[in-house]
Amino acid sequence: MRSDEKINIGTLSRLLDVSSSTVSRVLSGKAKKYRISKETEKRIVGKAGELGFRPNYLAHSLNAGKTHNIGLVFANSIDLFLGSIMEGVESFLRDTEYQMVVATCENDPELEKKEIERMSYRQVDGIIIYPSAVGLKAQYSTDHLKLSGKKKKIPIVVIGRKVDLDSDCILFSDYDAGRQAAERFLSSGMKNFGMVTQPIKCSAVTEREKGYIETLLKNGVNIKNIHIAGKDETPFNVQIDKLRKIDCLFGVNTGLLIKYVSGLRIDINSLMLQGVGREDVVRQLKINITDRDMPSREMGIRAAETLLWRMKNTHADYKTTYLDWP
Amino acid sequence: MRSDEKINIGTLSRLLDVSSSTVSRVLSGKAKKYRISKETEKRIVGKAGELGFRPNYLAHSLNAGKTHNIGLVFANSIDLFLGSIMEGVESFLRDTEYQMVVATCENDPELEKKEIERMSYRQVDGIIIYPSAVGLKAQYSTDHLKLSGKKKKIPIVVIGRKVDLDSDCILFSDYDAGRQAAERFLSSGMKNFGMVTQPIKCSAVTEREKGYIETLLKNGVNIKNIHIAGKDETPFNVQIDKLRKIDCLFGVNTGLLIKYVSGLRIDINSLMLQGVGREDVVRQLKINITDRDMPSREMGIRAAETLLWRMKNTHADYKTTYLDWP
DNA sequence: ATGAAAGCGCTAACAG
DNA sequence: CTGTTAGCGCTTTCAT
Repeated sequence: MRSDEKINIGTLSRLLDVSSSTVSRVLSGKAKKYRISKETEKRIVGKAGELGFRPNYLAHSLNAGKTHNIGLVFANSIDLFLGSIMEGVESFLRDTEYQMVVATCENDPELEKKEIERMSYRQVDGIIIYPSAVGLKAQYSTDHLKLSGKKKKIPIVVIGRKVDLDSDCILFSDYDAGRQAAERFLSSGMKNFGMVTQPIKCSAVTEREKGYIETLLKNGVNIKNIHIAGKDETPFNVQIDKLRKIDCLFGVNTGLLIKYVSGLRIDINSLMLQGVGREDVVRQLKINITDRDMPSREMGIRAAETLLWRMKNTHADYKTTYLDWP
Repeated sequence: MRSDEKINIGTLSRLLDVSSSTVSRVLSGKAKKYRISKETEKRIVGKAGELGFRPNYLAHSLNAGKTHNIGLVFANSIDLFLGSIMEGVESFLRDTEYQMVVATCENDPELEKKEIERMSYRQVDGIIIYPSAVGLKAQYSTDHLKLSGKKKKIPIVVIGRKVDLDSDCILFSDYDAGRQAAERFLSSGMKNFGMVTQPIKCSAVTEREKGYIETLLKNGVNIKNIHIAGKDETPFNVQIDKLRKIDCLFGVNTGLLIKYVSGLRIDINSLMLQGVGREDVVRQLKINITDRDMPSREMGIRAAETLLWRMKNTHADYKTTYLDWP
């Protein structure tokens, strides 16, 4: 035979003088099931190896009606946090037959929508999405996630941010992050509590705020002694002025915290600081920040696990998983 | 018709009483080419829209013999640097029909090999790879990149690190990064030059070293006044002792530089520092480091561009592109 | 234990 | 301008 000839199941069957069905059965590991003779099996496997046969995955997929592709959609561009979620997803998928298709969307809901639609068009078998966070005035619509129009809905797992959608969901225990910061400050005898946040609507942020504030109030702190910056869009110098009297500061994320601390231009070691995320950066800083790193790799793993589970259990109830801080 | 019936080109053709070829031609935008009547076209498009028809991409792919998937393989786990390469790739692919399949491999050549093989098995149309860096003693083999065994070789674009492989290649001007650091130190009148590096064999590192050292020597610096740490695997405290006499320090990457500077425990502002990469972190540090950030998004764009070009120009000569520092 | 044949859904060559 | 037919490569039912 000419060496440039494509080898497929048909080629093999002709060469070995067996039917293509038999070849298929052996090569897809169903020799037992169909009780193919050891002899035939050996000949087929041998020849396939010899010729370096690789099955055409597309044909397989078309036949199976699945792409074995899982979509991963990130609202933000990739930062370290999202990167480790991705790693988690990947490490879980490594032991499966699925591969990962990735898209990011510059925190633009429009782009997010387009990417989801493209993935749907490309027939991914499921989607893991970290949804966009929108500003205070905007409204995040989940219409594009509902994929309502057509036949088979694609299973979706939402991570990191709670959105208005019936789906499985993996979230951090964001409320607890705030609560724990508050408890730590309280037990250290702090009196004037600061918090820096962002003017966006997203559950991760609002839950952290809530956990912090509620815990303080519950412990008898007077609301006048809680100083909050960053909730609206007034300029930075206005925001920072709100923090003149604090002796401790909680940041809904560590990047933000660093920014504010730098802006304060005071002896930072006189402040007790607590942030969330980006532990790697914190370790390299000259500031003494206590930082709760997020179990983001874990989140990726759980998301992938949940998605594959959902694909097999189409009708099970939706479930939300909360991940504890390490 | 029952609403649960799958709609495909066949369904449409029956409903409209035209042949499936005609439907296919219209719906794949070839109405002009085949001079389909406006009338028929309108009926087909109308019905397709009405029923929310989406073509089966798998069937399309099988027929075309392409998956329209591009593989992106990262040696390291994702850090900011790799993330922005990924973004670049993605933003380029956004305007094409390709999508991006991603794998990372924990800097493990074995895993790297497996991932490449899996992608090959899954028939990606091309691969962009940022290869693993290996230690001084190890040997990085490119056998798995050659995919030598079989029929159609998959086009590969290598980025970031030069490896022993005939392929297109996108590299940073690493030599220049070292050269520029040296020139800056020289023009500032420095006398004792430090450099910190890593004990790995990878072109990015060795080229930066070379650019720095050669430029110093070429400008008459005595080799006794060049102090290098990190080239071998002796402990950190041994390495750091090599830097006692310096008045400026170049790090082949910024993370490394920070580590050494912290280790020196001297008045860091007495040192002139220059690193490479991670500009984002540097800005948040209390250290005054001059940092050359890498044009990594650009690298992603060029890599994707080159790969698609290669896929159309199978026989063109291989080309290596050097990206200048911003 | 194995083969024949139909089918997954789309496309392209050929025919008219 | 449109239809018929064959084919992409694999899987699976049905038959023997």
